[in-house]
Amino acid sequence: MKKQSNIYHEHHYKDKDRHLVAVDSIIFGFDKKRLKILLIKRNFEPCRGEWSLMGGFLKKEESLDDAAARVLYTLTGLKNVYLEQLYTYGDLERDPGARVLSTAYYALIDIEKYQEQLSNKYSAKWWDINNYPNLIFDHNIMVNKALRRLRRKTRTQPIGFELLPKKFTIPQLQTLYEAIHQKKMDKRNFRKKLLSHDFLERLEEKDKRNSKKGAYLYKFNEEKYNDLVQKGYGFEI
Amino acid sequence: MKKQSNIYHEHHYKDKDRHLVAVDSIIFGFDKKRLKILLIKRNFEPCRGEWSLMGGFLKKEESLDDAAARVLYTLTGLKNVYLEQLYTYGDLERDPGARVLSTAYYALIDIEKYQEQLSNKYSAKWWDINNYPNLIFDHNIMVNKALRRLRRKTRTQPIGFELLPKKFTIPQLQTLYEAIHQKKMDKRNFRKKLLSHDFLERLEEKDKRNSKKGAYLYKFNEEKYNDLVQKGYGFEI
DNA sequence: CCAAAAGTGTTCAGCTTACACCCATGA
DNA sequence: TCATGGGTGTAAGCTGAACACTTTTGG
Repeated sequence: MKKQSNIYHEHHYKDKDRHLVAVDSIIFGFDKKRLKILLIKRNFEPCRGEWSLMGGFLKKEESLDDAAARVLYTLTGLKNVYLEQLYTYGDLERDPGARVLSTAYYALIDIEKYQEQLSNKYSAKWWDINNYPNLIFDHNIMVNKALRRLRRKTRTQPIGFELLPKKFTIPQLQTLYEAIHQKKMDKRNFRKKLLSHDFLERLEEKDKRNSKKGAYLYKFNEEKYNDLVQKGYGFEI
Repeated sequence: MKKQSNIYHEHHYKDKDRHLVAVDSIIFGFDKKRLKILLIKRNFEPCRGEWSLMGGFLKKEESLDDAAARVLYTLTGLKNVYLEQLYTYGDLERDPGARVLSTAYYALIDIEKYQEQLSNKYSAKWWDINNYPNLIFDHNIMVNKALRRLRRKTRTQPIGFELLPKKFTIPQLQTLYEAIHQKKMDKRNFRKKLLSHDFLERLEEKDKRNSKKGAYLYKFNEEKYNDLVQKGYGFEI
């Protein structure tokens, strides 16, 4: 009986098909004005020379999350980016080179903050979200899904922490929301709503890069925010 | 140069690690009263005899979606169930038997409708959502994520089409929502809100199984619903 | 002193919520 | 006839949206 169960065991793991698994990352960036995505020119066949998301293959000894981080670092030098899993694409024909599954990740980063990391020794390039080239395989579909997800998420959860510089002004934050949702918002209502939830903290510093008057800098109060989340909290912008 | 690109090609596909990939499905069921999940007793090592989600391995020649459907059919006899992808679990240690990725799917079905398909020749069993046994691996985590997703989805999208009998009464629908969200709702407000969106159509028939008076049966008007979705529409319950 | 962005309150409409009684019917 | 679940309207509070002027200061 013991013996038989071992046979069973082997049957259920050893004889199964094994698959190539890729990770592909949609990196959204914000440069204080517009929403962009980071793309790279593919340098191997098939589709060499075409534009693509940051992608690579999952290794034996790493988790999916780790693989996404490693691939991003290898291709762009970007480190410590908070990546969130989006979806796994598993159609047979999605990659013409072989049967490859792909788990897509996405992130939203502050372009300026990562500017130096993303030096020009890498061939990754920022493209405007409204004007980027056709991508290989199903990568266009991935980008669209990521955009929808980003929009949904930022309607009910504050972007910050991972996604913005530590200090930011309300007008900057509003520009970011406007870039993501592609529509103008009323600055009085925007400010009111954000400040009504208690997780923004005004500093005494001002940022005078965009105006003579200067705008107050704020930072997220992560503690207060986590408290609220605990209580099953959600806000709408 | 051509030759080199072929080497590159082989390098990028042939030499990569290959992985076991499983699909696991969280099947929510509704029996006119309470929300349940369908579980199965695992009959191979490791963890033989413990309770588990419906799971199996992805094969070479099938898509992830197809695999989820096949596995569900094999283990339960259930066919034509609309499965939605939830998340892919990729930690190294999640399955103690081997390094296995798992893409989780979930569905919500009408238990009575599938009652005959799920004959007792299968060892799957329905459990109350508030009282089910501990599951193997990370399956508890999967169920929790699926529940959260189901709740979010049903707050802004009508459950129907795939998820309910073709004909249903408003009180039945309300009971389903109450089971999913685990709270009582006001029947006047519930009815009002649902009917205000135009996608429910009242039939002349009544369902008298639950009361002497009988409740009108309704059906979804899929056309009208799709029109609304097209226009970037979302509702709240 | 003036151009340019930051900052500030109020009003109105629409939506959400709370709430109680009559109806139809089978037993 | 009565017990049971089905069906209906209204008022109050709250939330989201629209809207215009004053403040600050570098050039």
